[in-house]
Amino acid sequence: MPYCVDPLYEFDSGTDLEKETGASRLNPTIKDVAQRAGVSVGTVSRVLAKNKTVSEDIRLRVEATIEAIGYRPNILGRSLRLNKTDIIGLVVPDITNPFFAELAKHVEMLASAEGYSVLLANTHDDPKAEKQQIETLLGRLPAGLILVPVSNSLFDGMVTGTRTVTVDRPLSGHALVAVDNRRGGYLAADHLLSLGHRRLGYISGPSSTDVSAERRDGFLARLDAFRETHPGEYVAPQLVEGHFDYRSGEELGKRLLSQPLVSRPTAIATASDQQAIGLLRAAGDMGVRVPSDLSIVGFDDIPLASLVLPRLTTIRQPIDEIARLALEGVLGSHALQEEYKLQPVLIERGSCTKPADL
Amino acid sequence: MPYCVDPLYEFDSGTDLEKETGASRLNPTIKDVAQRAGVSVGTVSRVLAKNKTVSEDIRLRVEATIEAIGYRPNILGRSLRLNKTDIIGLVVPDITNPFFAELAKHVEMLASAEGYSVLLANTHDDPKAEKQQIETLLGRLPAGLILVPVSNSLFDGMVTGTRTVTVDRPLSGHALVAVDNRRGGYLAADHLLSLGHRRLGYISGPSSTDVSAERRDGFLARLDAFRETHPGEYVAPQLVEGHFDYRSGEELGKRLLSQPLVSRPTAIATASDQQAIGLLRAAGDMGVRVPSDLSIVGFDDIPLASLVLPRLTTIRQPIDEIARLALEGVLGSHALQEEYKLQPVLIERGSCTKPADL
DNA sequence: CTGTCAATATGAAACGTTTCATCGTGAGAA
DNA sequence: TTCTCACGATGAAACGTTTCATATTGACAG
Repeated sequence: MPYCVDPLYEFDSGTDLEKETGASRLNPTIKDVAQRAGVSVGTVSRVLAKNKTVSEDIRLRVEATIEAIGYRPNILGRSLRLNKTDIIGLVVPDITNPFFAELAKHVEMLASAEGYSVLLANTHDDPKAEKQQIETLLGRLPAGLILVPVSNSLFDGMVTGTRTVTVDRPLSGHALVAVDNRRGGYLAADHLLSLGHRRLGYISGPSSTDVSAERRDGFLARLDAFRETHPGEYVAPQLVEGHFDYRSGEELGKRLLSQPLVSRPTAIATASDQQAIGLLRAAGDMGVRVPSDLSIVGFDDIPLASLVLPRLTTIRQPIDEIARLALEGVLGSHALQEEYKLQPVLIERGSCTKPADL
Repeated sequence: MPYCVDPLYEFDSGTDLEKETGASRLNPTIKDVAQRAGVSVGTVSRVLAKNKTVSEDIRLRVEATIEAIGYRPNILGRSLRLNKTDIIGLVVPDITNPFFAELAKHVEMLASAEGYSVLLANTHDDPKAEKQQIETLLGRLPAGLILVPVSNSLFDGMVTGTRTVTVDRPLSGHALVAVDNRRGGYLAADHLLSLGHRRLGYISGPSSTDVSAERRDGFLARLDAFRETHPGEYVAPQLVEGHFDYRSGEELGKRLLSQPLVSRPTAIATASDQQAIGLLRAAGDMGVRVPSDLSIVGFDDIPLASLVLPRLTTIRQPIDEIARLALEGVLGSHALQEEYKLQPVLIERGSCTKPADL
């Protein structure tokens, strides 16, 4: 490929006092600036760094020169010298998952506002791929790493100097930013119980993840509490387990709904909005109307949650906050806390109502 | 921050023939390898580069040493020397849009298989932000740039040496990988007409984008053709215009559906699945049943399309192919074609049927 | 034995920064 | 006048590579 020339960088001709730099066809370097401004390279670097120890007139002259020849510092040179980059690694299981897409969007927004760029890596929920991805990412000396781990044990290569914070799922030895999942599950159960539902179903995520376990336990904890206060009224919840995706929600929903009416849950909570949307579809296929025949509460509050029919009542994760804290943790200078727990909140929309027989 | 040490890099102690390198606590460099293997730095570089001009025994010795001390080439040094990185810039309007998320996933998969990493930038459909993003991206000397442009004029800073290919939307002066949008629109109209629909609606994307115009024109072209072959039978289509997102679909859908039954379309095609899903929700809200009262065909075939209720008949974009071609264009050595047009295909699912009165 | 040539390995330069020890300079103190 | 200091600017080293012009072989032909 022929070398492509930046047309911005054209000297106005050699009329200046300073001697002309020879390299007129490549990107101007700090040397060109120095030469043209008649100062040393170090001085230019110092004005770039806004270092105080440079006199006013020289500063102005250098700045003018920079402007004139359109100099832009070469990031690679700087990074090599400083032995770190201004790149933030973001490792997610699946960028296609609306929750992670949202996370990526917020992280990217905040990062680019601070002058950082985001390197995206997908792990496809595969620990092997995750290891590989993290290793090559770390090889790029990122300023920080934001990680949604799939495996919950860290490996050798991960003992590293780059600040890492973990999002959504914990990884021993690293800071975690996540919603209080237990409370989220609790909230869902509470809402359903207070509407009068007694036969409850719960679609959980994979039991291998702590997130799933916590949400489910929170859900069950509320039921236990209810059992204390309402002896005799309680019916055991029906628990099923699957992945966080649409398809799981649909399949498990079918299973839950294909029972005789008398034992079929009147309300189901799920561990993700995607599951809830899958469940919605299962209900539709089976002629079960939502919310009149079945109440549903999701988890996450992805954008789609308010667009499905009916709109989904769900437990919102404050994803912007999560992104902010994660980035702050990774870039901030203060020591990392071990855990940043955020409070989920119940968003009431149209997928829940009182049970039919009340 | 205290300097963090990689525990992998611990010499087994100084029993070797070669003199011990002093720098035992930092990441090993090519110099350490050279010293320990008793060869020159250049030689190590050559074995790394799989250069033929290195003898078998030396090659083995160097490789053993690399293995032994856990040497990993420093990407920054290499990049600085070569004046380019192995990073691919991916600039999308909105990573939250399932179509772009899917694109990102595929690009990332393919890129990382080739040893490249993906730098993600969001433009939020804002030309100003796009310019900014592209500029900083370009400053990182990416191996290539995959761009879904929002503004359709290129700016000064974009005249660049890095290979750029444009996806989905054209940008003058750059290669474009996209589906044949015109044909997509054509296919949608064709399907609806052949089912017997005569009162058709079309929800298009913003008319400022070529993509929207092409899809719409394709749709209209099929209608024109129909008019030729079926004189007298034809009723003018109802066109409305909005954004590609859910909300637009919902709003415009409401508008289209709130007409008296006699003039209300019996079928509506949209320019995106998101619009179609929004439309689905509008129909639900207004008691219009799909597909019995209204047939809908979307565009894109995002994963969600097969999960909504009813499942969405849509025009599929072969997104994996798009990603492959884009990446190939950016990384490949051969000259770029000006345009790679892919064929969309109609995916029949449950959102279309014959009109009620037939 | 000498000259040539191919095959390998070497050393140094270069990529564009930042930083640090050093050097000039002029002002104020002795 | 000379010494000391603070201030500002300089020059060179260093970051970790790759590459290219040399240097060192050994073999083989003349």
